[in-house]
Formats: sequence, structure tokens, C-alpha cells
Amino acid sequence: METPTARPATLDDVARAAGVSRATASRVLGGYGFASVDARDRVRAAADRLGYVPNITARALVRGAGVRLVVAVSGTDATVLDDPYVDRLVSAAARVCAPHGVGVALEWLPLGAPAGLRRLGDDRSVCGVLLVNTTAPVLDAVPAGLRGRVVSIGTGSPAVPSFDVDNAGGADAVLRHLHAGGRRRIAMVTGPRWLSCAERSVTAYEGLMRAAGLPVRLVTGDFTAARGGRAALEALDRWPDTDAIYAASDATALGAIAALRGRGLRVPHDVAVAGFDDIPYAAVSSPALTTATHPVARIATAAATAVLDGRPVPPVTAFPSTLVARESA
Amino acid sequence: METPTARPATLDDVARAAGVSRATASRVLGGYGFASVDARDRVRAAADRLGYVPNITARALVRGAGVRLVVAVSGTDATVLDDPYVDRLVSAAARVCAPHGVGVALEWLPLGAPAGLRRLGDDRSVCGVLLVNTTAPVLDAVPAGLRGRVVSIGTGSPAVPSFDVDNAGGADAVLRHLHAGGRRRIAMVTGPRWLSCAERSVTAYEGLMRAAGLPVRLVTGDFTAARGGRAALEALDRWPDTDAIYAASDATALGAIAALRGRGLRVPHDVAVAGFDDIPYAAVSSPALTTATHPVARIATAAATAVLDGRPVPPVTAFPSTLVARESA
DNA sequence: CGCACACCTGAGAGCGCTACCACCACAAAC
DNA sequence: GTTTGTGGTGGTAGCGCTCTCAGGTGTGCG
Repeated sequence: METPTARPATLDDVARAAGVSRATASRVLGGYGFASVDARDRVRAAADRLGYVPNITARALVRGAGVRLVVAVSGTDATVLDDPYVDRLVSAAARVCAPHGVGVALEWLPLGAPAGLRRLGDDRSVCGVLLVNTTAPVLDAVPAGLRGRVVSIGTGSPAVPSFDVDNAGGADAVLRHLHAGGRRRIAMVTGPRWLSCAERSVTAYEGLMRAAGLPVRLVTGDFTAARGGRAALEALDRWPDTDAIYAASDATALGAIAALRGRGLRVPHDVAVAGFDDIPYAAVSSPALTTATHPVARIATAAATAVLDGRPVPPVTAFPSTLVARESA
Repeated sequence: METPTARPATLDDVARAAGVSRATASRVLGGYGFASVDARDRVRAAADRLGYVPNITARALVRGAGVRLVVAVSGTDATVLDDPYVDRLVSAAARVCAPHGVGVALEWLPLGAPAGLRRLGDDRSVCGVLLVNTTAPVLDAVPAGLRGRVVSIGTGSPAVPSFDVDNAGGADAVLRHLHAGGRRRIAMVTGPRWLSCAERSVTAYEGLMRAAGLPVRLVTGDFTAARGGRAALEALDRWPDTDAIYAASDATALGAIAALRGRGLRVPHDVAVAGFDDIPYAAVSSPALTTATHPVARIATAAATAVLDGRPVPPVTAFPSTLVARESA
């Protein structure tokens, strides 16, 4: 940490200060090839003294490596980026990427516009892509040049490995809990129907209901609280004897509870409500929300790590979801 | 979008395809200097045909520009990064940075360890820093090389411009609402006391209480729901006649409401509770939370834009906070 | 002694791009 | 005629780094 020069130190500066060539300095600092103990010490001391920080940009250029990881969220419009779920994903990814000198960029990937993905594939500064809210057409549009550098959070495909919570397992756990609590007329407020990974919990719901000889009552939601409230009331209007609502997300569930309360119904006495995600506020809502865990940060961390490592990854990595029984159901 | 070559097109490819020199192609695509209409057309057509995407890395290297924006969150330990507030900040920043080819990295900046900031200043790949949860010592440690590329979210200093919500104004609005509702024995659950920007609402609280001849009742929190619950009970134990709690964050307020309910107290009948932030779940909690807005995304967007633009910025930019009166107070 | 095989080092090419500079053609002004 | 633009163009240096390659020096072995 020498005198504060205007210009940050370069590898050349370090090499000169250590009395070796740039190649040797690079070898020492890069930890590859041979270097005598003496050279090693001198280079390291010089680097330390000058406050040398390798220029990631130059390294990336020569190595042909990328320098940013793009979180691409598909959806019909850019409001998909406003979701707290996306916030957590991006934040966790950014945390993983920081030590590698990689930055995270957040982009909206319009549904049915494969040009965006193609551009990402032709962009050499992109070291990887995290596809969020993927659908099959999006996965089919992944250019060959991107293979191995792209993973999906949610639905996967043979070409694109996926990381996700075990949607079916979580739905299963919640619905069994509802059933064990004596609920029989369970309506489900879904996520957006075009979102293939969200459909897995719908499928699980339908399967379980049919197997138990119970009625299937589906109302479409979009993971938001506002829509959740409207959807819950819609369900009650269509099927007044509904005694439980299974919401595809905690936000939806919280919205449903508020709407039910607004109509004078007691939760869980009149209608039980359960969600999915176990967001921080689920524990402190009134009534405290029964839900299933969704380890978003762990999923994002694993996905980002996979892309950064570049090692082959199993086609599907499902993170278990466990029931959190509280008061609302 | 020609045949999918294994190697993404470079500027050389485009120049060759257009029958001009690399310099001319660069000029056309970069939109600077002279170029004949003919050359312009040919270059643009070639670029389009080859699916050319400029390599940000190479451009950054030659321009001496950075390629990532670091969100540095100070705190005693890395758990500060788990805050939903940080998630929103990072996500909004990443959204702003994406079109510029800049990625966002999230780092923990240990309190009292200026080496981290110094390293950031010596890192040529860093185009800017967003300091979060700043304290005066951290601001004093900002190296000269970083000046003009660093802004603070929260407390500022003469050398580092700041962007923040109008903490005092928000506190003021909430406390006046509490007072207008007849509350007189108002306890405040603060944020972490070392966090200078959070202290501004404490100061506002103290000022207002003193001016109104009301007792000052402070309990320390840390913005989390869990701590908020414990702090609320602590306040009630120390001052049993407390009729309102002003929480420094919505999470704190939600935790307080849950804890109060657990003790058989009714909100707002027995104790009114108000928060600060207006998070999405404030509207759907039971009772719906009275709070003041905190436009986190707008703040982060403005801060990131300021760093990216590199233009001088006023020392303090305060975003107004407005009261959102709901049921809890 | 010759040869192989370590270990160690520096020269230098080149990643893809920008931007400085020299240059050319042509027209207008002196 | 010469000078001075002015629009258009290409050559090329060089950003900071990695890594190949050629060339050392020293040791063990036939």
C-alpha cells in the first residue's frame, strides 16, 4: 500500500518492482507454472506493497471469459422484474458472483422473442445466463453457443439443466396437512398458467384431489397479493362451501387472508389458508401463515455456482420443500 | 443472423464483410467521427447479418472503464446481506446497469476494515460503488481514486453524495398521525444504533416527543421482525402504559404486532403500531399496517444512474416519504 | 562425457476494441 | 498557383493481461 498513485498498479508495475518479468509475476499471482521461492516472495511482497488488484477485464479478454452473469426473466411484460422472488434471486446470485469478479445483470426476456437470447449468446462478455420463469419455447430458443453456460430456475429441458424447489412435494405436503385438518373442499389459487414450473403444483393438486375423490376448484392467480385477494373471493363466489384455500405463493395467501377477513370470514375457522414459499413475513402475519419452504437463496446460489464453475450439472436439481404448520391452516 | 458460426462475430468480421476497415466499422457502430452514408449502411447491414454484439470487455479495457458496479453493504457481519432491503437495492441496480453492459456485485464491507474499500478503488474493473448502511468512518475511508464513482445509500459526506428516503420527514408524518389519533405514550423501536442514517428518524422522534412534552421511550431493534417482536415486549415491560409503538421498519412493526397479539393485546385498540417502508405485505397484514413510504427501487435506480453517468451529483438527494394510513394506527 | 529431465525464466503474440493520427480527395478562398 | 479547410478513410498503437515457446541452469544417470 505504497504512496497513493493516481493510477492503480498494473502487473507490469509489480513485475518491475519485484525485479522479474511480467510473465513470472503473472505465474506467481496466478498460481500456475513454476516459480522459485525467491521470485514468489518478491512478487507477492511487491503486489502487496503496491496494492495490486488484477484487472478482471483484461484477464477476461485474453481468456475469452465473460464478466457478467445475466438473470433473464421471461414474461409478458417487464413487471415480472418487480417480484420480490426475482429480487432474492438476483441478490443471492450477485453474492456468489462477487468473489469471481463477475457482475449480475437483470433483464426482461419477452415471451416469444428469441432475439434476446440469441444476442446473449453472441455477447462474449456474458459468462452465463440464469433463465427465470422459463417456458418450453424459451428453452428451445437457447442458441447452441450458450449451451453449458445457461441454467434454468424452474422448468428445465434436456439441453438446459434446471434448479428449482420441489413444487410437487411442497404442494403435496401442504395439501395433506389441509386434508388431515379435515378440509375437503379445497380451492387452489394458481400462479400464472403459462408458467410451466408453476403448473407442477397445479398438477399435484389435481392429482391429490382426484385420488381422494374431492372436487377440483382452480382459480388463476399471478403470485401477487392483490390478485390473490380477488381470486380467493372469486373462488368463494363460485363455490360457497369452500373450506380451504391453497395459494401458490405466500403473497397470494396473504392477499387471500386479507380479502377473506374483509368479507367477515375467519381464518382458519371458516376457511383455512395455506401458502407456498415461507417468506419472512409468513411467520408474523395474523394468523401466522401455514406454508411450505422455498429456499430461493439456496437455489440461486447453486444455479449461479453451476454456471460459474462450468462443470456439467445433472439435468434436474430439486430442493426439498418442507411443511411449516402455523395458524392459518 | 447468418449461419450459426461457432465463434461470435468480431468487429473485424463486420468490417471485412462490409468491405471497410475496422476503424470505419468502429466509427459507424460507435456513432462518432465521420462516415459516408454508403459506409454506414454497409457496416450496419453486415453487423445485423452477422449478429454482431460488441465485446464489452474489450471496449472497457481500451477505454479504461469498469464493468461492474459493487453494492457494498457495511455491517458487523455478513448477515446484513440477507436483508430484503438489500435484495431490492441490488435488483433495481442490476436492472439499471444491464443496458450498459455493467454487472452488479454484492459485497459485505466489514465495519472498521477500510482495506475492502481500498481494494475496490484499485480495481479497474469496478466502475462504481454503492455504499449501503454507511457510517462516517467508512465514508472517511473512501480512497481518492474512488471519488466521483461512489455514492452512498443513506448517510452521505462532503466527499460522497448520498441518496436516501427522507427519514426525518417519514418519521414526522407517522408520529404526527399517531399523535392526532390520541396516542401520547409512544415508544420507538429503532434500527441498529450504529447506523447513522437510521439515527435520523430517532432524532426526529426525540425532537417531536420533547417538543410535545411527551416521554421518550427508546428500545433498540435491528429492522428484523424477530427483534421487533422482542423489542415491543421489552417496551411494554418497561413502560406498561405505552399506547403506541413506532417501529423503524415494517418488518419490525409486523414482528411487534405478532408479539403483542401473542400477549393478548389488541392492535390498534390497546396499542397502535406504525412502521416505516410500506413493503408489499404491509397492505395485507392483519391489521393492515400504517406506515410511511420508502421508495427503495427509485433510490437505487437514481444512485446507480448517477454512478453510471459519472456526472456530478448534489451532495444529498432525499426522496420524500408519505404517510400511508391503514388500520394498525 | 553425453543425454535426459527436471526447474525456472523472459520474450512476445495476441484477446477485441477504441481512438489517435496520417492521409487522400475535393472544393473554396487567397 | 498555393493554401486552407472538410469529409471520408485506413493504419496502427496499445489497454492489461495470459500463456506458449524458446532458452536457460542445474542434477541424475548411462
